[in-house]
Amino acid sequence: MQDYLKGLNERQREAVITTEGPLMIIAGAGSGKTKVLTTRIAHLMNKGVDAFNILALTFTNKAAAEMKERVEHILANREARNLYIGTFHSVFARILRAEAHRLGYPNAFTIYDTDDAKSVVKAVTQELNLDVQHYKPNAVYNRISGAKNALVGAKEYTTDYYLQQEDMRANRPMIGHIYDAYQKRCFKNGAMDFDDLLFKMYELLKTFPEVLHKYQHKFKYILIDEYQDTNPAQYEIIKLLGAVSENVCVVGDDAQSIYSFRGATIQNILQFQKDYDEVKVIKLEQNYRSTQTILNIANEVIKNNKGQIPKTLFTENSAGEKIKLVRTMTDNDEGKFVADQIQEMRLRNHFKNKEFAILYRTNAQSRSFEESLRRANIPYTIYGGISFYQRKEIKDYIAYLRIIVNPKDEEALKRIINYPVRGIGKTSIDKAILAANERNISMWEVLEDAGASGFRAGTLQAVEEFVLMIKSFHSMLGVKNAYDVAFHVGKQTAFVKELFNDKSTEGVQRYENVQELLNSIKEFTETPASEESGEVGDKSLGAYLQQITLLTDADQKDPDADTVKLMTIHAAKGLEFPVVFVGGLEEGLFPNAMSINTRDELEEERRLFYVAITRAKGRLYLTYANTRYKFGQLQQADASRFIEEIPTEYLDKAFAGGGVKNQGSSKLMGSAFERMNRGFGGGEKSEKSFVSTLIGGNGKPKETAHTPSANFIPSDISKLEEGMRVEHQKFGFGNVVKLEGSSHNPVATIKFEANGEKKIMLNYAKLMIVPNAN
DNA sequence: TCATAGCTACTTTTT
DNA sequence: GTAGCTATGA
Repeated sequence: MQDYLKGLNERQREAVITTEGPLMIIAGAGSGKTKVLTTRIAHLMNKGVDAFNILALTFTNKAAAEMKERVEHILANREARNLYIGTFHSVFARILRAEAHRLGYPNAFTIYDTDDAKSVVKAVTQELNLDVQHYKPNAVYNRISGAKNALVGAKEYTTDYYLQQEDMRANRPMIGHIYDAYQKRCFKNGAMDFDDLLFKMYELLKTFPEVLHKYQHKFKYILIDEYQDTNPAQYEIIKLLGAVSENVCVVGDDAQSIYSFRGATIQNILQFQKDYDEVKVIKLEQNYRSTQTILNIANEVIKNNKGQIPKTLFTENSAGEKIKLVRTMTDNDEGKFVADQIQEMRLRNHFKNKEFAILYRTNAQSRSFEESLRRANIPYTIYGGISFYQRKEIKDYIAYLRIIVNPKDEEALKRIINYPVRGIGKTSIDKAILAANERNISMWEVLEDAGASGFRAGTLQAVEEFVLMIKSFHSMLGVKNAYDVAFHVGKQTAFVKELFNDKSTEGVQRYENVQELLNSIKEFTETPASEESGEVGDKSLGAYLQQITLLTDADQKDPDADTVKLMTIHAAKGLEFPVVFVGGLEEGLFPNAMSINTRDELEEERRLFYVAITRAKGRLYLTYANTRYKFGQLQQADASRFIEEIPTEYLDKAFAGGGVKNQGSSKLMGSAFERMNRGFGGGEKSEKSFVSTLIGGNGKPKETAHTPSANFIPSDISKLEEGMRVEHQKFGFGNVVKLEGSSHNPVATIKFEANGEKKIMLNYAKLMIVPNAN
């Protein structure tokens, strides 16, 4: 037996050596899915399959990179670099880059990110004389995206009876027309959005049999990761590609399907078995990741969902610790608790920073955790913020590069035509767009022929200079490499100089980012071709631009850095951590208020909770807060219904503090509390109440607002003493009860008249000492 | 044509 | 709390 097969259990081994024919692997959380996939690839190659004939598709670049690395490790040679491993989007983008001309797109087509796409939606909506307030670009874009993921084109959309009925009922009958106009505009701009990468790939294979034939014979072995998250478009493409060899291996877990909002459907798992005559199904049910306790509650929770593929996850790991359930007063307390716990575990148990993960439902929740960690001096990394390439200065720079590569790219053009200011204002831009639409040419072509469009003399000159500049850049493309072109652009356009001259902290940062961008382009140009991209060594600027649009925040961060990781549960899929905190387990937040309208939605939220739980190897904390800031206002929240689905025998409520006493002391009390608070919502009831005293003076849905005195000036906090009377901008007047903390990070406990006792970090809060006190 | 101040609506998850 | 838009004056 080959060495690499030795570390596998029987089922895993079977999954690896069943190389021929359709195979479906149902892989429970932590059952060694990645190990199976990578070993399988290694096994194929060991059997003599050429790396060039293997296609492996994942959902994230991170997963693809990890897979490639592990295959390389098993094989201990450089052959793995020739594998076609990547995300659906990146692999299809690469194929489309070679074939796009067949569909009438430039091969150097631009990939529009969500921002670009929404901007186009907005533009065409306005051009159709529709109200953008009513046809919200966001909503319309989502609808279009949904259609494309289901392989519904614009024409089909506008002629489909049911879709039209649906839009009529929603009082948005023109969405189909916007879709059509949007699609045409993107085509005119030589651009594809994320969904087009799938949709157009499908169209390509359907329309050109010779292309289909080519790729069917190229990809003799196909592997799909996270199969439960594929949408119909992805499904159909795989079906086409795999139709000849039928060597399609899909790996998925229906219990971890969390992307239905993006068009994914579990149906694909069921359908897979119908599409091929003999599908072998292998279930991986032994979990190697988590403790018995964690696995038990995961199983208990998921039981509440109907219609699972029957399977029982088990583990031989020890029972481990109970799950810690923690209730805090506010979201800030929640953050502080987590930071404190991390601090303690680092000291007491010598955990490293990177062994902790803080997971949450929405990105907005990162703030309170971030603040607490920063104050506690614990290094952390937040995933899912805006990516490097989304920063304004980077987008601006990239817009220049985009317009050079693809002059038809109207979004890029609009972005930089007057940045830096060169006297081509909104009026002139609108005029150019109008002319472009009338003559059915691109905006760039209008500018090239500016003399014919009746610009004012001054504007005309500015436009001509601009066109000349871009053309001079463009002429470099064939001669110089991507880095040289980019560097030249930076030198010739005034905006980099402008950034350089801005000596504010942000300005310096922005300039550094631009340097970083240039470094990244340089690195791209200098990395040997086959090293990261499989085969064709396309080192052009166009290839670079297409690649970076598909990069996410996570791809630019080092997972091994010794930092606490903060991310959404979605982003955490596929990862594991020794200690996991799941925050914000509150009704309305998790399950999210947007997703409790149907049974299906709620079940997806529950699967999300399941994913969160199963990220933990050893310790799991579930936390929630009584009150939380939303829209900058304090809001009341009940505990998540998911907490009730965990049998109490697995829970350790010792950390739940005052809040839980209240919850646990009496069922009646709890429900009265709930009833009363519901009544509280809208009205301005009396400030003191039975409830608010019960839970510590903070049971009100809103903080008592305080308008700072007209002469409010923050005082020198070093003069603060216990007993002093102070004013806080938000909390109002109060008395200092206690001073504590180190001298460089003093903390005061202040009893506010209207808002009760609060701990205030003096380095951050602004307090005014009220002079006439004591 | 352009910079700024003030207003509004938004937050679910992502390639 | 903030990005992104509108109104305003220079």
